[in-house]
Amino acid sequence: MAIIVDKAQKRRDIALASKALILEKGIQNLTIAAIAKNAGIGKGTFYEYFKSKEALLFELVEILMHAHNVRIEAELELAERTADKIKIFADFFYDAKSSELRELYKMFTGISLLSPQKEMTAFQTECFDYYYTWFEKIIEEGIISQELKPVTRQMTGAIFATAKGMFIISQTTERNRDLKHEIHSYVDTLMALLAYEGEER
Amino acid sequence: MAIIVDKAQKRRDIALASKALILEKGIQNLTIAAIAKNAGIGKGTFYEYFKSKEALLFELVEILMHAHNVRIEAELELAERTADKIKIFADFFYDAKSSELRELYKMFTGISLLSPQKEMTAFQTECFDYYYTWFEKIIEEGIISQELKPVTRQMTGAIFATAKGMFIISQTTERNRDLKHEIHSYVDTLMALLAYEGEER
DNA sequence: GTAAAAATGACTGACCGTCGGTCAATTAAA
DNA sequence: TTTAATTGACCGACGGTCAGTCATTTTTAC
Repeated sequence: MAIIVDKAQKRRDIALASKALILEKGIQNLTIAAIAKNAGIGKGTFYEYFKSKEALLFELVEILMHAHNVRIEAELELAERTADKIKIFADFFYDAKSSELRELYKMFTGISLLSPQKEMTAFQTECFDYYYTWFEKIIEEGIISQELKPVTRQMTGAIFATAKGMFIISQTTERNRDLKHEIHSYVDTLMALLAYEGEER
Repeated sequence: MAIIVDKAQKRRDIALASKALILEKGIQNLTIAAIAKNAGIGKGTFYEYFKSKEALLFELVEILMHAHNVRIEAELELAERTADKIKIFADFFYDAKSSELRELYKMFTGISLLSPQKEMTAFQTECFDYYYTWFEKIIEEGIISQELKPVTRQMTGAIFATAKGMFIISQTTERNRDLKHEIHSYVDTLMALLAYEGEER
C-alpha cells in the first residue's frame, strides 16, 4: 500500500470547500475545472471522488441536512401546540438559518425534475420519508391530545405538500413573496378548521 | 426586400416539430444540432428563431397550454359542485390528456429552479395569475352558493399550491404514486371540512 | 414593358472556444 | 520497489457565431 486517504472524509471536505462557490454562482454555471481549482485539487482528482457536479451537490445537501435535522429536532422538543410544530417544519422554506440548504435544495429539485436519476429519486424519497414520519407523529400527537379532529389524519400528506407547493410557486413566479406569512396564515386557518370540538358528527 | 417568412409561424412550426423529440429524450439530453436536423433546418437558422433550447421549450409550453386552457374551460362549464371544479383543475397533474404538457411543464419548472431567468419567471407568473384567477372565481362561487364557508377565501392560495406540491413530490420521490387518488381524497376531505353549516361561529 | 442589376433577408455549416471526461505519467508513502 | 493518489494534457462533443450563398423582390435603364 501507499498513501491512504479517508475517501469519505475528503469527499466531504471537497463538498464543503465548494459550498460558497455553488451558492454564489449556481451549480449550473460552474465548470468542473473551476470547482477543482477552488477546492485546490486537480480535475482528475475531482472525478476520483464524484461522478459529476450533481453528485457533489448531492453530498453537500446531505451534509447540511444533517445539521438542519439536529436543529429542527431540538426546536420541535420545545414546541407544544401542533400549529407551532408545523410552523417549525415549514420554517425551512423561508427562514434565514436554512437559506443555504434551501438554495441547494432548490437546485437539487431542479435537477431531479430535469433529469430524473435513480440515485436522486432514492435520496429524495429517503428525505421525504424521514420528514414525513416526523410530520405524521406531530399530527398523531395532536389528535391524541384532542387538539385536532381525527380526520386530520387523512390530510397529513396534503398539508405536508402545501408548504412545498407554496415554496415552488414563490421561487418560480413573482407571487408568494411573503412566504412566511402565507404559510403561517394557512396553518392557522387550517388548524382552526381541524380543531377538535367534541364528538364527531 | 426579399423572401419574407412569417417568423412567428415558423417559430411555432419548429417548436411543434421538436415536440416528440423533446418528450422522448428530454430537453437536457438534446443538442441544438439534433433539434435543428430533426426540424429540417440548419443550426444557424435555429438561432434565428430561438435564443436557446430553453426558449424552444418555452414556446412549446405556451402553444400546448393554450389548447389545454380551451379544453379545461369547456369542462369547467359543465361542472356544478365546487369539488368537481377543483378536480378538473387538478386533473392536469395526472390525467393522460395532459401528459405531454405536463412533461414539458416539469422540464420547464426544473429550468426555472436551476437558472431563474426574468423571462421564465414572468411567464410562470402570467400562467399562475391566469389559473389563480379562475381558481378564485371557483371558490367565490362556492361561497356565494353557500356550499363553502367564507373562511375558504383565506385558503385559496394554499389549496392551489397543494396539488402542485403533491405533483412535485410524486415526480421527485417514489411516493404519491397514485396522485389522482391523493388529490381527490384531499379535495373531498377539505370540502367536507369547509362545507357551509349555517351561520359562522 | 422588360430585362439586367442591385438590394435584401433567409439560410447554412464550417469554424472557434469551452467544457466534460479520460488516461498516461508522476509523486510519495509504505 | 510497489502501489494508492494525484495530475493536467489531451480528446471529442457541444454551443454559438459569422462569412458566404441563395432566392426573391425592387430598382434602374432602355
